[in-house]
Amino acid sequence: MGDRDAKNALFDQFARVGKALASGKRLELLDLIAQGERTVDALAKSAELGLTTASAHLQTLKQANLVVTRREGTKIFYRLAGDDVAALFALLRTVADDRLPDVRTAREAYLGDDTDAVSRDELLERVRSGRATVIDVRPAEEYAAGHIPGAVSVPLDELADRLAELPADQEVVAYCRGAYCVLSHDAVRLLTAQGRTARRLADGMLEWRLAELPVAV
Amino acid sequence: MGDRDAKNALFDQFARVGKALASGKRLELLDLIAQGERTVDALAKSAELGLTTASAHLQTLKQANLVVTRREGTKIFYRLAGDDVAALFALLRTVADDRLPDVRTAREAYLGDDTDAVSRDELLERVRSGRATVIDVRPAEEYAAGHIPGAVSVPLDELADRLAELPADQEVVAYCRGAYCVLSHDAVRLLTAQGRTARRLADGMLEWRLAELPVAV
DNA sequence: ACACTATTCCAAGGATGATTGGAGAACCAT
DNA sequence: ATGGTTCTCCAATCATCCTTGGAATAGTGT
Repeated sequence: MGDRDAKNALFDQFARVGKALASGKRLELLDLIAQGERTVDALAKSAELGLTTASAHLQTLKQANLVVTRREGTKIFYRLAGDDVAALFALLRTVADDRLPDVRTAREAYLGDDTDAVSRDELLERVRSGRATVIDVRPAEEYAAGHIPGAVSVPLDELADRLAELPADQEVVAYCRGAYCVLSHDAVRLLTAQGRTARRLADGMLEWRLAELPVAV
Repeated sequence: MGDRDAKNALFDQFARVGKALASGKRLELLDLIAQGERTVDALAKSAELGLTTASAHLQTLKQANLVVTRREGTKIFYRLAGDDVAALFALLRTVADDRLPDVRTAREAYLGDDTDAVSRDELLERVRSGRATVIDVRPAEEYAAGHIPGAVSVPLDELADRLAELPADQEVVAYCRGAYCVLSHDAVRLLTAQGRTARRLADGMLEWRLAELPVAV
């Protein structure tokens, strides 16, 4: 066996990435950042964290080089360092979901009943044939940072007030951030309660990007 | 935004997997376990850890369901819970290597000069055309748990004494555990010092399995 | 220069994790 | 049963991380 100190040093370096992924708060921040660049303040509010707490977590993500920053005036925008980081994040969640029974129960508690979902291929096919209206129920800024071509931005907040914009005789497909985002679940429940035919995309923008499907801006 | 407690609970569950990957020691244990099932004692010795320390780390890996155990008499064997875990582990290392400059320096310090390596495709092609002898320089037990078809087991320990077995007029390709395993580097250095023509596979058994290439047992 | 905004840095408390030795549990052999 | 082997559990110490408020920094606007 080679040099023990050098080996420890190498594996400790790998562990830096693991450590960055070892906090639920940081994973939630990554989930938000994966949707597009955001300021510290916006991230803190979205994740319901104190500003300094959010900043500290963002620093650890930054020190692991999973995110990079850009300054614009007094604001600092955080974004993912690359698609490989998004892939790692997505795989972590998939492995956790497949391996840990507690993830499944926590997921069901958070997202609610798992209404039957549409796959990415089905969504593409429905859009092409004009059989469905696709709505992006994320906040408008995330839609602006990139969305599924042909999708209309209807943030969940505004959905109840904007029902009239959606054709009543056509199926609505809602999507949001990713496989564990609650927005599309809430949207489908709201639409169904209003008598509309609505389903959700099985995952969301994160997985859409990773599948290298076209993204509109 | 939905139920904050439920959302925190979900992301904390994801973080359980991150926490399991947040220690260099545990990553080293995973690296070993990925080669095939091993007992606690064997893992502790290979990773140069105290028995109780190794056991404690293995417990955290087990509680994250990244590894599973099997009892055989007084011995307990640990193995990976699935290929997805190996894929996550490999991706973590790739991301770390691509993103963290310190990983590159630590890697070079541990592995030594990066001799030019052979890709998996090149190796397959050389074996088919009989232009190379492939040697597996991992410990014999790891070879026994699965190896590249056609490879000969020559553990690094025995390599110096078994030079005569290797054809002097043919190129030797050495491989070991994975992209960050030192054994094949040492083997190539030893063989080159003996005047042989030797190269190493760019990665190793971990990546070979993940590429779903044939594995012999 | 001065006030103002956005963010990071610093320090301190509490919480969580790592390591170790020794006791305990599961199993096998005699 | 007894003793031996292998591993886990427990308890204690030490180190590291999380969180928070307040101070410091970088930039903008007047």
